Amino acid sequence: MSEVLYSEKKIAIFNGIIELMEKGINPYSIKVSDIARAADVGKGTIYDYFASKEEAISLAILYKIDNEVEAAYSRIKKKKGFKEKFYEGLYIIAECMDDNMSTLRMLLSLGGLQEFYEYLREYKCDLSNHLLKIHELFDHLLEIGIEEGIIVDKIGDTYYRNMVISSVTIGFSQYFHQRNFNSQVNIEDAMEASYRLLIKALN
Amino acid sequence: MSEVLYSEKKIAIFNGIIELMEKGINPYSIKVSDIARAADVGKGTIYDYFASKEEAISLAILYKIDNEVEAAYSRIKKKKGFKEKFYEGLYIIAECMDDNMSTLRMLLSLGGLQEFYEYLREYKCDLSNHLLKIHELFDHLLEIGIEEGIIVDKIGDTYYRNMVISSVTIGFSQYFHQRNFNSQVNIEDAMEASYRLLIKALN
Amino acid sequence: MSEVLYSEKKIAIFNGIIELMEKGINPYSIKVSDIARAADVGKGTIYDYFASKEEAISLAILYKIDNEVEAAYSRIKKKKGFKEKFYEGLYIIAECMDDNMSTLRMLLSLGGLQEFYEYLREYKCDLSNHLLKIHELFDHLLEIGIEEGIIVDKIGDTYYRNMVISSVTIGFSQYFHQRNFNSQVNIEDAMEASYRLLIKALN
Amino acid sequence: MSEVLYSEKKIAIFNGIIELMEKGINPYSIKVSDIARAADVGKGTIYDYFASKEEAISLAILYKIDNEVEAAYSRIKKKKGFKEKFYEGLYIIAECMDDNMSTLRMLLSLGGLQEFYEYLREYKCDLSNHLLKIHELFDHLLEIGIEEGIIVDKIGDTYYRNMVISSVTIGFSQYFHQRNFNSQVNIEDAMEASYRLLIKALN
DNA sequence: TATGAATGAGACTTCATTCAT
DNA sequence: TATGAATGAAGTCTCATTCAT
Repeated sequence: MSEVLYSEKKIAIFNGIIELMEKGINPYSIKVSDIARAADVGKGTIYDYFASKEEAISLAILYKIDNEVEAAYSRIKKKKGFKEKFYEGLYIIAECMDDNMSTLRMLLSLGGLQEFYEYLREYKCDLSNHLLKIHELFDHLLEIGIEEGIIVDKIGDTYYRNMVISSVTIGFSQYFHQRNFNSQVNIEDAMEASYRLLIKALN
Repeated sequence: MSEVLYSEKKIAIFNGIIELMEKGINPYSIKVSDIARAADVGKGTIYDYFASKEEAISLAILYKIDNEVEAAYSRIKKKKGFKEKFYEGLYIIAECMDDNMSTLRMLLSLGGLQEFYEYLREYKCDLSNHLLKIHELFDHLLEIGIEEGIIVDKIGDTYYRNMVISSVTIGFSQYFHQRNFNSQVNIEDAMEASYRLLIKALN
Repeated sequence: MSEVLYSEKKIAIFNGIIELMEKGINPYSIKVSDIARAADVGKGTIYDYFASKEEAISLAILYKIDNEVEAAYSRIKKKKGFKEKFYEGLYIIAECMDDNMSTLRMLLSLGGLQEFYEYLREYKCDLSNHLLKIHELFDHLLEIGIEEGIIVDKIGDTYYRNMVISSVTIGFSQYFHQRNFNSQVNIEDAMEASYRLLIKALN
Repeated sequence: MSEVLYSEKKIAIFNGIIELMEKGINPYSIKVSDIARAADVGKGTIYDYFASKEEAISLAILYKIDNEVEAAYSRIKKKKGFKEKFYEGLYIIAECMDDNMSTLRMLLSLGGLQEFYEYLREYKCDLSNHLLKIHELFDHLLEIGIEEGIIVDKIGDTYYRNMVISSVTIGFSQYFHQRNFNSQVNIEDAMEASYRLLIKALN
């Protein structure tokens, strides 16, 4: 989808930026010269494709989110069964947490990307598309759960059901950030606990 | 607690920084001259009390979190009854969300302050104290719930119970960030939904 | 004359540069990419024909002056009669003033092209050829005036006579630059005044 | 006049810029680091006093013109007698021509400072004040000439009289720019010739 | 102790020039 | 021959930090 929207050079620059962020460099601390080195292009080239450093970084973040949401979507759709789909979601989150880039995490948890990188405020509509996609996934998951008789139909209202899924999901992602404090719990137990919460909540 | 640790001047500078952040200025975008103006001191004075801008901002963030956690702690302790305490917690979150500063939110949701402001990495120990305090609150809440017979004793393990409270809490805070998308739900309904989830999860 | 010296492509580039200058763009502010666009050639092509941007602009300026001096020369030669020739000169100046390019003006008034565009310093000899041509015109005008008995033969020395013509000419060109301040005078009156000065000076 | 308008630091920066221009550096070729070195201040200091390099240079040019016009005014006023005043004017021009900075020259000759340095366009009003001052000088000179009976009262209209003085003046300044071509004429002869033209024109 | 004028390192960005096509 | 994508040197400007007062 985005692959057709962006030229090869733009994508090379995006990948350079993403690489830097995955190395743990904060978007505010990224220098144009870092990007040029990471993307293996001249500094000037970046300005042939983007109006400013901020635009390049903002679009790189959106590009990454786009890809990740897209990938998450198809991975989850591919899985069969409510539990399998939910676990796949948690695995995706676990993988995202392990790279240093916090985009998907922040998107999932807070809708707070704009605060993370203020220049993203200009791209609000792009972000809402991602949220829509995520809510589509939520609906899909609920449908399967009902079909399989694992969760009760029409429990609570739409807000309740969406809130449950996003709460459980973020709650799980927290585990990763407090691994040092929760050292006695392993990832499988954490997943099981989250699944248990989900089932209780939707019955 | 912190009041005795910090001189009056340091606190004036902290307040200047906090004021800027509550105005919506990203910590990375704060200039020393902004701080000096907001705190009504000379630029040089800041360097009489802090080694660098980053130190000043990092300590200001910790100072604010410290105060907020402390205040949250005593507000919740003061309330009587499980439901009242939980609702007080949600009210506190609602208030925090409405100021522009995302520190408490990020602390609660992601343990991800370091990524929010990379210079905080040097102060990890300070952050764990805050997490301890929060877990103390969680324990306190659970205890009261059990006493009142609202929730079942020894449901799941410690990890499960803590995960439940933090998931529900963050799930609620999400509401605020997606208010535009959830426009049909008002805050009271959102609180009620979160309470319902909590009860289900702990029974 | 210059038409045979320069290839078609070079002339296209010259015309592009001249067009830019007539639009009011200062030679120091002209970019190679502007020239390429205006001349409708690739940027690289400019370097196939000129060693540097400065050379291209300098030669374009000289090319324009060359053409203008040449054109002025033949227009004035073509006219019959002292007064007619002088008025034709003033008309030419008026036309030059109305385009945004100040080359002829500066050539006439100050010999100060080098200061206008410092890179022209390397082309001093080219400029003196133009000055020679202009002095030829002055001599021609004086000759006709004497023949017609309008001005006195051998009044003052060569310096005086040339100085008179160039003073009167530049004095007229000033009118154009201070049109806002001299709004009560129209161009015909200004011409008449200049002619009156010329006659007095040479009798 | 300007001395009270500008802080010492601003004047130091102006003098640095003027020094550079008198060395023959074109305003378009002046670098901020050149100014800093010439004014013996840090690069940043320039931006404490001016919004941009262009502002600094533009105001420096106006400052210089202001001072020069003021100085010329008082030097000419101080002289007694029509011829002495006129010669003083020519001496001033001669001195101006000998420094490399062409501001006064361009002001006198073309009103064309804006074209010399395009950024001056924003300061047009300042320039008209200088032109007013110059016309005051012209009026003063004419008055004295009439009083002394050297020139005829009410010869021509205002335009004619002003045009005469400015034509003669610029005509003289040309001498300096074509000294190489007029090598046989010395400055005294050039002055005498210009005076002769002036007298003829105004009788 | 407190200040803010001054600094200059280092950031972003532009654009003349090159060179593979 | 002609091009324009790519480059990186060099420019402008910002801002954390210092230090004389």
